Amino acid sequence: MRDKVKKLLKISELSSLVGVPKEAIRYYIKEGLLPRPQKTSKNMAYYDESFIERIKAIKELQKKRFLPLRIIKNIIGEDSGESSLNEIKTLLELDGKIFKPIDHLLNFIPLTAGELMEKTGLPLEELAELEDMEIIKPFLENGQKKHDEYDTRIVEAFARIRSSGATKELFLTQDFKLYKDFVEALAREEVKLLARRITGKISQQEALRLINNVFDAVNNFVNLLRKKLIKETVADYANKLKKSR
DNA sequence: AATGGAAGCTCCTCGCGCTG
DNA sequence: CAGCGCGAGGAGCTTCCATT
Repeated sequence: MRDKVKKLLKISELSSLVGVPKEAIRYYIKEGLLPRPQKTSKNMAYYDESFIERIKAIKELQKKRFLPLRIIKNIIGEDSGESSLNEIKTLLELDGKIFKPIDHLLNFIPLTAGELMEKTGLPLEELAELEDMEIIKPFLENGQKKHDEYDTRIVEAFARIRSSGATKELFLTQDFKLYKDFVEALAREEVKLLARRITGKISQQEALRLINNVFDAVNNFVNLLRKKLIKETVADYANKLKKSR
């Protein structure tokens, strides 16, 4: 291996290396997709090798994923490290393929809120509250709001919570935002961790198999841990109460 | 069908600064 | 001092899409 000193490039060199016109590179900088180069004088700027990977990533996201620059900026702007670009690529490869065995109802027909109410017995008012909290998110289909299979299953599960005793008199719909907030943060961290751990180590197929195999096991792990911690927390409060008397 | 606006460049001009 | 390469910045072009 040669020394890892980053080679500095002039815009013309960078341009011919990646096959993107220099004006376009400048445009990406202006739009915030690329960082500002090192300037050595008023009319001279140098670009390190990390620009090559970033520009290639921009072009790939444009050509293969048809993403607008605004979105690409959000994706690659999040963390600007070089390794995170590879992790983003890993996640893009998994996009749309993850949890295929769970989404087995390929011909699921999206439902309106009215149809969801009919199917689950949950009143429209509560459906609207779930939508306000972004626990369910309808999409537009010929100007009509429709819910996909995940929304439908979530509403079914919520209806089960209600019918099993957690009634409106005891718990507000908004009380369940607790779960959405926690699970959202958890999912974000899980995805980041997954990308970091598997990038460059296992193939896409192996990753998909791993996720499917491990998911239920982790759910069970979390379920048990949660029960244990609830039990311990109650015991903890009880102990404190005894001591204070 | 016409109009407007946004996105994503591309072209052009200007002035700076390095080299010979 | 001339010639050249360079970056900055703005005008303009093309395509797509939404609105009227």
